[in-house]
Amino acid sequence: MKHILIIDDDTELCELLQEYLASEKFATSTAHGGATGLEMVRNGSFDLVILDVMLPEMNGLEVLKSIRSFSKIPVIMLTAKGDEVDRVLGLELGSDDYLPKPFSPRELVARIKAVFRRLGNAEEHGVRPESLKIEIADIFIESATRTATRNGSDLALTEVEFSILENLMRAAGTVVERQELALKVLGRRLSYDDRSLDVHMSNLRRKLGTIADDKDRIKTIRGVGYLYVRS
Amino acid sequence: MKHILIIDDDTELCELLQEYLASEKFATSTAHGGATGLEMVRNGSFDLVILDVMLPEMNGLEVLKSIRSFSKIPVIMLTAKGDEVDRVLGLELGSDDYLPKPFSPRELVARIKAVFRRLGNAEEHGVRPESLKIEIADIFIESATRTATRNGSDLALTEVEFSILENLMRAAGTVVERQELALKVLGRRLSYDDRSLDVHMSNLRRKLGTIADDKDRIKTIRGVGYLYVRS
DNA sequence: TCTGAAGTTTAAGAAATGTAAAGGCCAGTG
DNA sequence: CACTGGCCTTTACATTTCTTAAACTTCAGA
Repeated sequence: MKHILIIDDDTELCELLQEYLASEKFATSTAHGGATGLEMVRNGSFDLVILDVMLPEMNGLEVLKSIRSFSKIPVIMLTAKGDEVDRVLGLELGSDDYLPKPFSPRELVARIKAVFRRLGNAEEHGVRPESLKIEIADIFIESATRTATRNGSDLALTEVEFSILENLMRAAGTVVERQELALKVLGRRLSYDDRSLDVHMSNLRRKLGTIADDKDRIKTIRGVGYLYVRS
Repeated sequence: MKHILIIDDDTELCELLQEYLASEKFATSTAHGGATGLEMVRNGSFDLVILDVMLPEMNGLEVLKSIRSFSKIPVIMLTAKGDEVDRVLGLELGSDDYLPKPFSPRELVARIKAVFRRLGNAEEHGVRPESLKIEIADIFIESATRTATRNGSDLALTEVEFSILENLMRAAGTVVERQELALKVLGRRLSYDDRSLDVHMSNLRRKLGTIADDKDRIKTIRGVGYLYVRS
C-alpha cells in the first residue's frame, strides 16, 4: 500500500483528503507546518508527498527545495488559483505535478495515480477493487465497465448513481454513513441544506425498482445513513 | 553509466536538466546549437540524445534527420506548446519518444528510463518492444507505426485520435484527467470554452464503435476525465 | 397529537459534455 | 501558384447529468 504525506496547514482539508484517500486504499499522514512536514519526509518512508505552496511559517517552495536536497520522492503541489508563476517554479524545482485549488478529491486521486503510472511504479496492478463484480438478488454490477443490470437488462445509471450503488453493495448488510457516501461519491462533505445526495438516492431507487412487497432495496437509517439489504 | 547529450539553446533549462539527470546517475553533456550538437553526436559516444525541436539556427527536425542518416541512437524530442505537426514529423523521422513542454524533470527521466528499458528488452529478445503494443478486447494499437485496428481492420485514426487512444489504453481501468490528456495530446491546457478535445473524443468514439449492448469503450467521468474500460 | 428535524420527491436551473457543420491551415499536386 | 484534401479547431446547438429550490412526507420525542 502506498503511503502519502499531506503537508497543509488547513486541518479541515487534511481530514477530508485523509478520508477520501483512505477510501482509495492509500495510507496517509499529515503535517500542518513546513518544518514538521520536512522532518517527516526525512524520517518516514512515504511514497508521495502532497504539498501546499501556501504555508504559514515556511513557504511550500522552500519545503520542496529542501526535500529535493535529500530525496527524489514524488511531490504534488497544491497551488492557489491562477498561480502560474509558482507553478513554473514548482516544476523547475522538481515537483511532479501541481493542482490548482479548488480541486475535488477525485481529481487529486487521478493525479496521484497518474504520477505513479508515469514513474512506472504501478503497484496498482496488484489488487484491483476496480475489477470487482457483485451480485445481490437480481441486481448485478461490474465495476470495470461501470454498468449495472437487473435480470440482465441495463439500468442506465449515471456515474454518481452507479457509484452510490457500488458503495452500498460493497457494504451490503452494514450501514454506510451519509457523509462518507457523499465524500466518496460527490467528492465533498454535505452542508446541512445540501440535498444533492438525496436526489441521487431518489433517482437510484426509482431505477432500481422495488423488491417483492414493495420493499426498498436501500433502507434509510435515519440520522446515520443507508443500508443495502442483503437478500 | 549512460551518457546523455542535451541539445537545447535554453541554457537555464539545460543546467536544470543536467543537475537533475546527474542526481539520477546519468552523465550529461550539452550543446546549445543544432550544428554543434550534430557534431557531438558524430564524434562522442552518447547513449541517448534529448533534442529540442525549437532551435535557433537549425531546426530540430533537421538535426534529427541528419542524426538518423548515420546513427540509430535513441532520441527524445522536446516539443513546444501545441506543436502537433512537429511532433508527428519527429516520430516519423525516427525519434523514440517526445515530451511536450512544459514537463517536469521527473517525467523526462521516466521517459529516458522507459526508452532504455525498451531497448534492453529489444536486444535481449530480438523483438520489437512489447510496451509499445497494447491490446484490449478487439482493439489493438501499435505505437511505433501509430496504427489502431479492430479485429485486424484499420481504424484510420488521425494522429490526435490515436494519441488519445494510446494514452487512455495505457491507463486502462483508471481515470485520465481531461487536462492531462489535453496537455499530452494537444500540447496545451484547455481553456474554459475549448471544445477541441470533446470533438476528438466524439470522433474517436464513433470510429471505435461500441462494445456489446451499445456500451461505450470510453467512459466519461464527469468533472474529472475519461476511463478506458478494461474488459 | 403536535412539532421540528430529517428525508423524499418533483421540477426547474445550471453546468458539463456530445456532436454536426463550417472554417481555417497546411502540405502535396498539377 | 491556385487547387485540393486531410485534419484540427471553432461555432452553435443538443443532450446529459448534477445541483438547487421548494413543497411534501415521515419519524421521534415532548
